[in-house]
Amino acid sequence: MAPELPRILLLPTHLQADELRELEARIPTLTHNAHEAKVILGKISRPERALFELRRLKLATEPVALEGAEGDEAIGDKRGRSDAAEVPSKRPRLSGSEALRSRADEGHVATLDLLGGSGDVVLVLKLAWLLDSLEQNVVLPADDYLLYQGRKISSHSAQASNPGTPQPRKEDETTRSASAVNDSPYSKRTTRPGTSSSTASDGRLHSEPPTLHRETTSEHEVPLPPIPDFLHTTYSCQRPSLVSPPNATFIAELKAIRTLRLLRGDQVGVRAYSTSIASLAAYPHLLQRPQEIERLPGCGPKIAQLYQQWTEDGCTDETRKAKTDTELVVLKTFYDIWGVGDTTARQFFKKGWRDLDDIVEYGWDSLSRVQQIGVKYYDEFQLKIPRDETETIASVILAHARRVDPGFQMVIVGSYRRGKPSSGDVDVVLSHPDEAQTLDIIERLVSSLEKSNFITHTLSVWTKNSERGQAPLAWKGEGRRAGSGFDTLDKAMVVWQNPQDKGPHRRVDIIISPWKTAGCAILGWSGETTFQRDLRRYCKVKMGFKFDSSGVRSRADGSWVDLESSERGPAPDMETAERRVFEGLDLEWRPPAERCTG
DNA sequence: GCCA
DNA sequence: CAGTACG
DNA sequence: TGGCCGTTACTG
Repeated sequence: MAPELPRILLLPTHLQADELRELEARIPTLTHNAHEAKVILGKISRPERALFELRRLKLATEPVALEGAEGDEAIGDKRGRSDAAEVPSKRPRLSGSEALRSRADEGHVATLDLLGGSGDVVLVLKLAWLLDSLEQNVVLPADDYLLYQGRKISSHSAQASNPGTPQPRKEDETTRSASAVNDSPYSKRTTRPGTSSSTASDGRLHSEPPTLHRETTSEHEVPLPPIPDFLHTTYSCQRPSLVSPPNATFIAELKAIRTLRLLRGDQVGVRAYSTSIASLAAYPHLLQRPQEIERLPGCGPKIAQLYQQWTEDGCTDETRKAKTDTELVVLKTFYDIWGVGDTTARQFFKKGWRDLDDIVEYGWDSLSRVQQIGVKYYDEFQLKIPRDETETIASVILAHARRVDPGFQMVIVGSYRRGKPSSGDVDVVLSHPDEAQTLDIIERLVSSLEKSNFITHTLSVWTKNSERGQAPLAWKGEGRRAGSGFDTLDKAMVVWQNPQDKGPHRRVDIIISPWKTAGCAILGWSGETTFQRDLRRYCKVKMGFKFDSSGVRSRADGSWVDLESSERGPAPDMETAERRVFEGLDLEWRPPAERCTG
C-alpha cells in the first residue's frame, strides 16, 4: 500500500526532464499549484536555495519555528510563533547541540500535523524525503530532510484552509499514517544481523526493543537505517568514531580526494572533506544509497554524487585523473618529506624538480636543516612503527625520565593510543605530580637520550611553557600581551634510532605537561586531527572556552579553568584527569579508540 | 564543501 | 614575514 | 555571506 502523502509540489531544479517525469509519475498527490502544496520537494540542500525557490514560485511565507523539541532553533531568521507548539516534550531537554533536531517521535508529530493540520504551513524538504518514504512505504518524519518551514501569508491561505473545515480524509490519513509508521519496518532494527551490535554506543541509539517483528515481503525493500542521534551534531568530538567503520573503502576514496585538494592548495576543500569523512566514519551502517549520505552532517549533494560515481565506476573522476597526472604524483612525493608542506612541494615542482634526486642535486643547500633530515631519512620515515616497538621506545624515554625522578608518569598518545596496529611516529606525554619536576625537564631528558645515542637528531625543542613558569594562566588580560603565546607545552620533536639493533630511524615526539593540565595534554594529543579541531571549535562555540593541550581557558576573561582537580585535589593519574576534562566540557567520555575521525 |  | 609542525 | 583550530611555536 502506498503511503498517504500530503499535496506535493516538485521543483524541477537540478532534475533532468526524464527524471522529473519519472518522479512526478510516482507522486499521487502531485500539484503544480504552489498555494495548494503542503510540501515542496527539490533536489536542493540549502535553506537559502529553498527560499529562492519559494520566491520564484511567488509564494510569500514567513518562517515558522520547528515544532517539537527545539523552539529556539528556528529555521529562518525570525523567532517562530508556532500555533501547534504545545507539544509537550517527552523528555528533558537535551543539552547542547544534541537537540539541534527534534527526535524521531516528535518528528512524527510534526509530520502528522503536516498532513492534517492547518493548511497554511508549507515545508520545503529535500527530495530524499520522498524517495526514502516511497522506499519504506511510510510517510517519514520531515526532520532530517527539512530545509525550510514557513506559513503562507497570501490571501489564498485564509479561505483555502479554515481550521474548522477539515480537509477531506484528514482524520483517516492521520491515524492511518500513524499506524503505518508503527507497523512499518521503519521502527524495527533494520541493520543486517552481523552489524547491529558493531558499535559500542549502539545501546544509546534506539533503546526501545523492536515490536511487531513482522516479516517483510521482499528483500529488496530494505529500508534505510535510522540516523543515530549522535550524527545530528557537526562536532566529531560528540560521537564515537571507530577505526574500521563499515564504509572504510568509500572513506578511503574521500581521503584520496582530500589529499589531492591539499596538494593543489585548496585548504578549505581539505577541511570540507575532513568533515564529511569524520561524519561517515561515525556512521555505523553500510551505505546502500546516495541519498543516505545527504542526511549526515557535513555531507551534501557533492558527497552523495561522489558516492554514486564511486559505486558505479569504482573510483571518482578526480582520483582517476590524478593517477596519471605527473604533477600531482610528484607533489605527493615532495609533500611526504618531513619539513615540506604543500606550498614548498609546489615550489620544488616549479623549479623543475621531479624527484628526490633532483632536490639533492640542485637544491640541497636551499633546504632547511630539518628538510635535509627529512630527505635523508625519507624512506625510513615512510615505514610504519609496530606497537611493540612504540612500547619499547616509550619505555626507554620513561626510564630516562625516572632516572631524574622516579615519580614520572607517562601515557603513550597519538595513533598508538587509538589502538592502531602501527603508527607513523611515536608520541608520549610525560608528567609528574610534583610540578617542580616537570619544569625544564625537556632539555635534560633530550640530552640524556642523545648521550645514550637513542636520539640521533633533534628537530625542534619547545620550551615556552617552562619559560613562563608552567603557568596555565590568562592568555589575555593580566597585562599579558596577545600574540606572545602562553599556552603550549614543552615538547621535543626528535629522530630516534635504537643504538643496539640499528633499525630504521623513527620520528618521536616527547611532550611534557605539568600535572594540573595533564588531562588536557593527553586529550589534546590522542585525538585525530578532525576530532581535535572539532573539540576546539566545540569549546569555543558551545562552552565559551578555549581548549588546547595546555589547559582550558575562559574566553570571557582569559582565565584558566581547572577541570581536572576535584575538592579532594588533583587527579590521581592522567587518564582520570582526562575523564574529568570530558565531564567539565559537558562531553560524553570517549575512549581513545572512538576518536578515529579519519 | 558545508553550515550557521 | 610565510611556511610548517602537531594532534 | 563568512568561517572553517590554534592571537599554537618554531624556523629561516
